[in-house]
Amino acid sequence: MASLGELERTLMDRLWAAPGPVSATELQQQLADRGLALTTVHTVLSRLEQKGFLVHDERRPRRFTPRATREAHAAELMHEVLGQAGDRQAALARFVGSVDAEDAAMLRALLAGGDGAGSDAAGAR
Amino acid sequence: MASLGELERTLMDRLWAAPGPVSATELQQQLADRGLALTTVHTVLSRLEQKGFLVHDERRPRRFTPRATREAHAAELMHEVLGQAGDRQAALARFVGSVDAEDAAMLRALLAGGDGAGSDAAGAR
DNA sequence: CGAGAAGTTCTACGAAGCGTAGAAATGAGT
DNA sequence: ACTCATTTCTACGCTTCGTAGAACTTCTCG
Repeated sequence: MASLGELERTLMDRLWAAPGPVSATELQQQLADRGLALTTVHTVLSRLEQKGFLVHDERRPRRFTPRATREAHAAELMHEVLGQAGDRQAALARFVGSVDAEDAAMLRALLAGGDGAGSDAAGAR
Repeated sequence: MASLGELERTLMDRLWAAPGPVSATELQQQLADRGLALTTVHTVLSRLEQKGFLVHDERRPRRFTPRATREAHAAELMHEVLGQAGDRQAALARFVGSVDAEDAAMLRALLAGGDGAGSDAAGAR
């Protein structure tokens, strides 16, 4: 499951939080408090790209974009974890059994809408 | 999140698969194909214990037991992952949106019997 | 009880991943 | 062509993990 390191995760968070592609320089500035060298940012970005978390455009000041949204990524990981559990039903039971009321409501709503089409069940709180 | 290494995971799998506590020697024998030294098994077991995945009894041929079931562990990880997603609802939507029909049915059933609230609508077979 | 066997802990080392960054190469604008 | 921003290459130290020898502890049998 290619887990992320601390800096890697930080960069991904920034990229996920951004509304669009971001350059290495911008990231370096956003993380100015860590005093990272620009090359450090570059190195980590290319590692993230190698791992398939990012893509970059071809223009010169390279700009990076996450492959998936943060939420899609989380959902993917959740599936991965679920897949490793021997008994899916038991694992799901555990999972559902420990979500708070709010999350349970969301799940019910999401499942009620069923497969069909659209999807985009707004919240209910 | 303390991720597990390859051997660590293998040992946990054996322990989870076992009906009760297991000794280092038994584990070594179960993994005879890997030709591991007994001390290697011991080392990894103590690391797993330090990480909080195992406990052992006090009797002499130490016997190890997982702290949580495999499924509980999976559910825990799922929560952890969900917690890292910025938008829980979106993440859950993604997650639910990509489970197969069988899992969806399970989820519906599990949610029906949920907490003390309304409930009903069981059905779903 | 004492010696040998079985089991456990201590210590260590090599490989890999990650944070970190300097040096070298490349591209763009004047 | 020259300079400067950008990108890629290379590397090093630290930590984790797989691996195991050495040393120490606890049984067990005679």
